[in-house]
Amino acid sequence: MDWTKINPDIFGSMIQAVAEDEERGELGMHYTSVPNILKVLNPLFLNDLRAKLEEAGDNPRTLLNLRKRIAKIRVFDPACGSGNFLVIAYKEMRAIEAEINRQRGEPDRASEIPVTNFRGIELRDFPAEIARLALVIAEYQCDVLYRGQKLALAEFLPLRNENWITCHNALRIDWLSVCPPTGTGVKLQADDLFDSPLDQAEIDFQNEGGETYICGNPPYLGGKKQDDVQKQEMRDVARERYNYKNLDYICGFLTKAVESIGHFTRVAFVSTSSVNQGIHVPVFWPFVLSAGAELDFCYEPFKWANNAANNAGVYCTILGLSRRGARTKRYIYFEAGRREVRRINPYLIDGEDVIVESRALPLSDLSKINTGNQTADGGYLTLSSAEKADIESQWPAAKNFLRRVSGTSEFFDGSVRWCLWIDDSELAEANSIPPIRQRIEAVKQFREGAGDVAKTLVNKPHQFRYRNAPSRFGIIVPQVSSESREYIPCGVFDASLVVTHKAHAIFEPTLQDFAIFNSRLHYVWARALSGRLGNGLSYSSNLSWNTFPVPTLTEKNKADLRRCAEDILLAREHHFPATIADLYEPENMPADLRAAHDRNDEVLERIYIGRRFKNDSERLEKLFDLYTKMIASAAPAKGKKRKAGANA
DNA sequence: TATCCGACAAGTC
DNA sequence: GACTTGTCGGATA
Repeated sequence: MDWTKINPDIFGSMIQAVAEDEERGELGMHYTSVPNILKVLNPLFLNDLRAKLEEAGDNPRTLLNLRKRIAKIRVFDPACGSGNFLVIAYKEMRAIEAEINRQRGEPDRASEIPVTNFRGIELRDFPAEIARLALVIAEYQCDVLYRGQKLALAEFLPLRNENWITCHNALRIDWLSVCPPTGTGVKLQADDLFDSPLDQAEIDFQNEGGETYICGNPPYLGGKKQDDVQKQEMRDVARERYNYKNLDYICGFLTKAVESIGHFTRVAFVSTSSVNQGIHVPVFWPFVLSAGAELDFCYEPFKWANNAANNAGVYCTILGLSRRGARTKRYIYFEAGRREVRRINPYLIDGEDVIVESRALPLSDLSKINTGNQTADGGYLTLSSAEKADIESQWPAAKNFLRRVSGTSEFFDGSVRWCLWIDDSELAEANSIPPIRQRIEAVKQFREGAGDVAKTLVNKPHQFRYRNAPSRFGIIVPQVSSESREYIPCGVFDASLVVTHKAHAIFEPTLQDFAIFNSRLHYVWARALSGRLGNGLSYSSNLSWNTFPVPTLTEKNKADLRRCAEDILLAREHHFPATIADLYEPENMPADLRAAHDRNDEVLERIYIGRRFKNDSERLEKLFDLYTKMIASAAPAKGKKRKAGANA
């Protein structure tokens, strides 16, 4: 195709077509909306340029220097798709340059910003070509806008030999070969951070002395969803510096950016919020910190949205990274603005770089917590109340094999479900009841046709994958809970209830476990450390409970906490038959229940610092502080080599 | 043996 | 359509 014969104005619709094509949602095919692109580019460098423009006033010398600076800025998107980030960056920079030229009385002046300074890597060849053309068109459009149609058309030249958009796998290529260092990049802290020795001949003198900004929205894919090829890429990028096996695919991109952080002025990606939650933090972030990078801005998680019909169901953040100490100001952005913070730790919290390791057993003097019982049953071992009644009406003996089950939703809304619970010794008797026998047979068939794990359970089709139960009573802990609640409530259950694996259970609990779990302190800790489900928190035994730091409790402390626990239980009881969901609705929490929680918080917080905490930030700060102290004297977390706060 | 996750999925209000 | 809670079992340690 001869691109020189094409009217530049049709490219807009072509680019749109590619964007729509990207909505099929395949790996790396998610079109980023302009507002989200600006969430990256504005804090990354555009705000700074605009501030400098403002400061320059009408001083021609200062304006000239700013124009020269802008002409040397290189923007690099390693997952550029059809070039949306690059085009927006180019257009915004042209707007600033045009204002400079206007102030200097040179409105017709040709732009000094080379489109070749907007570099990208894209896996698929068609979008890569579109990205290149989109930049050429953007150049034309800006010329029309700032210099007029006549000059723009006279100089329009879409046919270019330079290949500044690279069609390649970004995880398989040395980024510095696509976007060579400018010569002023700060030396890396360790030579082995490089993929390959630098070829001085590759240094691009057009950009000599300029800044390089990395940006984009790399693809996300959970560690368990990657195929063999992607796993291999992750392994090769990680190079044994961290365990890549459970990490999101975007960590590959973050690694490539971070290991060359000394050559990049600043990096900012749209990322899945998972990267700063749950297991990702202790596994991945020690590497980031040890590579000499730090977070210098971020966004609080927001729900992904663009104009597409089928929006991806993911919560995102923006991560801004630079060489440690390179910047003096750090900001956490949110929908309505931003706040300046001292520093941003890997949990995206204003605080020290404390990294909390997963633990198999509680760090503090707390009871052991278990994941609820997993079914792997194809649904045949669980029954509704109607199904239960139906069976029992014909076979009364069936009730010996039916137990009530609870996951999170049953706990919160009081709904009732049942399951078959059959000991091996009772199997013959259970099988004598036809509907039960049919269900057991159905489980067997399901497991035979399912994956490897389920296949190992084929010979026990009358049972769940796991069967844990308390001897007398236990505490049930919801696995997911909305962040809008002020607490994560947990409940007490007796031994006849089966807890499903959508909840956790403390099987031999104490009442102080109950008091501590239901505290604001524990909520704040769990919210900071747990993984997320959407924007609610996803409670994890090893990350949320086993890591929770509690000071040594005196006998009096324990007695006080037990009384608080009883008060909470009594207050809940008092509102029977209100459900837990009703009682913990933040707007409608009953006064006596709130008072019981307040007393509980008061007693517990006095144990920590002798008074109530002022706010959640203070709570979290104290908890991280105590955690650090306790971990220093405790046995290392099982199977973990890295220490907390592994930055040098 | 036990945990943790999902550019999610399926409800409910 | 915003929000809450459950998926479902494999990979991993």
